[in-house]
Amino acid sequence: MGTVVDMDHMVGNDEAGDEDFPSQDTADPVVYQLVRVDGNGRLVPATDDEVIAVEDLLEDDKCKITCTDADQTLECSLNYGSEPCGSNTAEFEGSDQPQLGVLEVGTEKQITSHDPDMGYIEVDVKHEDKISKLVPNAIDGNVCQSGSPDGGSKHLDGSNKANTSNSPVGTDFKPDFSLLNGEIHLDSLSVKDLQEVFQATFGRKTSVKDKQWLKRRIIMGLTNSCDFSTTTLVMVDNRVVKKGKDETSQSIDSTVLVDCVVTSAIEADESLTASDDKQIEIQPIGNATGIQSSITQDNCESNDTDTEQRPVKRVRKPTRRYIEELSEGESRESGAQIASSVEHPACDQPSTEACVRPIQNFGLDRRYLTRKDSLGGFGIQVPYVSRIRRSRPRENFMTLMPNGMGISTGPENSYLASSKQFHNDSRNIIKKSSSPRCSQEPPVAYPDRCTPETEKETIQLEKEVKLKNTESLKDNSDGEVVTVPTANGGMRRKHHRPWTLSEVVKLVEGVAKYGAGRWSEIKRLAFASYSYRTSVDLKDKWRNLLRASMAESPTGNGMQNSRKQASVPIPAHILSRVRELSDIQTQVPPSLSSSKLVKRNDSDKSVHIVDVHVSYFD
DNA sequence: TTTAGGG
DNA sequence: CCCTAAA
Repeated sequence: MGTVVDMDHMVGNDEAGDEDFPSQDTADPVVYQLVRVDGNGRLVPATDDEVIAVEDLLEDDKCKITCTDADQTLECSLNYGSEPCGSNTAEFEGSDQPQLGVLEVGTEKQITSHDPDMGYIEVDVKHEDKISKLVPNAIDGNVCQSGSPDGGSKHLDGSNKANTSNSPVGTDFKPDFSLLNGEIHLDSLSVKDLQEVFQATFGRKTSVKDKQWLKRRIIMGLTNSCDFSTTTLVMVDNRVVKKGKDETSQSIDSTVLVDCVVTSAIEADESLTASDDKQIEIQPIGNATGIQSSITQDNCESNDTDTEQRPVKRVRKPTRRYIEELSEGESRESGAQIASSVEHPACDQPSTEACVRPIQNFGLDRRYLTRKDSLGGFGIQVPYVSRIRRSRPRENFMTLMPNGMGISTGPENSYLASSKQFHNDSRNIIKKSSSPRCSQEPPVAYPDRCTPETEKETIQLEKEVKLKNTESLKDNSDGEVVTVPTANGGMRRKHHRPWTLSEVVKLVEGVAKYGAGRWSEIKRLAFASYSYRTSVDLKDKWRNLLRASMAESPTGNGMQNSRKQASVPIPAHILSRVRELSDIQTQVPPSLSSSKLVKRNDSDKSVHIVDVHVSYFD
């Protein structure tokens, strides 16, 4: 469904030969706009002079414009420069932009120039978009050539004329175009009427009798009159050139404008594939779906700077990144943004400048939110769905869960939870008492695998915990992450969770049972319920314990050595245990020997340890 | 992936 | 506690 406009500025040789296409376009509602390629290869609206010249060419029949088929392939061949095509061609000679093309407007187009020289331009047009949308006043209605003629003779009415006709002359004319439903029906006009309209539109008379031609010219003229052309065409390179337009716009009273277009929600889905350098996208100003076409405009001022945001360019679907950013900044931006979109003071300028109309209702499709901010005030639809957090997911989301429900593996958890109150473990208590902020998930479950011994221990541990709690370990026991004063360059202590005595005991036990170095095993078997302790943590802790024990025991009373006390004082007997274990391990690293003997030793040790604990706690 | 070690 | 080699 695209309309392809081939612009062959055939140089000398008439490539336009292709255009055997049956000339049709009879009732073609499509409006064409004359454009040209400027020195930079950009597509810009043709100047009035150019338009006139082309018109002359058309009159002279030197230029063929044909629309073929339903796809409305339009080819316009023009000879410029070297090969004079008409008397008027001369005007173009020497100009840096001899190449002219005819674009179908009123529909979404994507223009791709295959030839770097811009010899060939493809325009994809959506039929849904009719000129009407592009035409001033069209906001309310459509301009249709094919529309059922309503009234008899039609003449431009004042309003239309004001907007569209740039002709100082002919003002008297006032052909009155009856607006039926806002549509201008040219079809019903007689040749004479059309000529009048032509004059009103272009400010000059024409002798052409061909209705189709007249209609086309008129529509083109109307279209050109609008700033639309200027803003509508966008070059891929992100730059929009309006300059050529100036003349036109000056003469024209462009109260209307259409520039930046926001794609309808539906259209937003379309992916833009324009990759070609030469591609130009024309934004549909409205869509057939009936979404209110909002016309925005951009050029008000910064033509040069906004490259990407060029309104002209079809608004592209916001990238995820973009969306995310918006989401983040949303709170702060939301308020002011709207204003910003409309902010261009210049917008009000009658001539040349188009008025921006913030797009307001998009909501047809719930999938999108309209944001008026960002992107230079263009309304942009953002899929509201995707609010994706960009940053790393919170590491311990379990923290958020009440009572660490999250961590535990189901069955175990319930088991323990119900039967015993390990929850009362220090972690929990700490969490409750000390910090409002949630602590990481407290271990909930106890490993099933716990041997009777371990259970026994656990019970003891509970006691420990209670003791500790009463004692006041909690001060430093923060749930987890200490807030981060990043601004200062402050260091954030990510998360520090003091080792509780019970944990230490478990660790010691684990080491005794499984051997030092088998941290993962210990972790898995003995610390299953302590999800926040990793094997590395165990290792580190063990290392610390080892150091502590070494420092302490040799003298028999190392405590006084002013070494910084662990947050939780470790009972001497535990340290001694640690020492023992360390000795054993140094002697027979479990990891090195797979002998049963070693293991037996370990088990023996564990038992021993258990006994110790029992004695201690009991 | 786990372990060992340094920071 | 984190990070990272090394295995």
